[in-house]
Amino acid sequence: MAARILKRPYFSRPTLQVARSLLGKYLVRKNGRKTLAGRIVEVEAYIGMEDRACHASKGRTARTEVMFGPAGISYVYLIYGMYHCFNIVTERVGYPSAVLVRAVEDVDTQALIDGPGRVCRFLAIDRRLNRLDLTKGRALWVEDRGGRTAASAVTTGRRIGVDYAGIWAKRRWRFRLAPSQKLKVKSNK
DNA sequence: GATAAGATCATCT
DNA sequence: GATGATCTTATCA
Repeated sequence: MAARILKRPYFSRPTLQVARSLLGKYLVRKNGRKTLAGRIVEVEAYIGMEDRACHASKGRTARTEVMFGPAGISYVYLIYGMYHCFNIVTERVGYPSAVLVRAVEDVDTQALIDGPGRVCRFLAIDRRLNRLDLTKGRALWVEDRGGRTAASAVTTGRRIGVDYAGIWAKRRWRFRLAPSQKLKVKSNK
């Protein structure tokens, strides 16, 4: 089945729909001669100015501006002085929202890359890739390789590291693919 | 197994 | 000057 690069209409849908359907899609990074790919297995949604866990709830600033723009653009920022987090902007212009990629599975080694900081390290993502248009298929994009993801394979939960956000921290806006398939993390010693 | 602390800096007050 | 959408290592039980 031919790989298809996801375009703007895909990312322009409601954030929770985009987040859920991104599971099982492939994040592809072309860095010079090297091409790396990871199957997305965990994401979180950050939705609107009301959501106190969402950076945009602090207002429209130079940093959060990209989340107010069109869908399908990357939002990359540095956290805790040493790690990058990679997000994909969703929904319509003027409505700040994004999906954070928390974990992927390395296509080559089948290793689980667990955690947003690790995902960015694995795919060589840093702030130079902020505000990149992911629908152009240049350095970074998302592919649909035709695999089906059963709804029953998806589990939800609270978002991580946002306990300060009050009731918003309780929303089950974290989605992951249950390791039902042959996703054995540490099989041999 | 669980919990705690340190690393380190762009961004905002 | 304070604070994270984190990760690693150390320490304790």
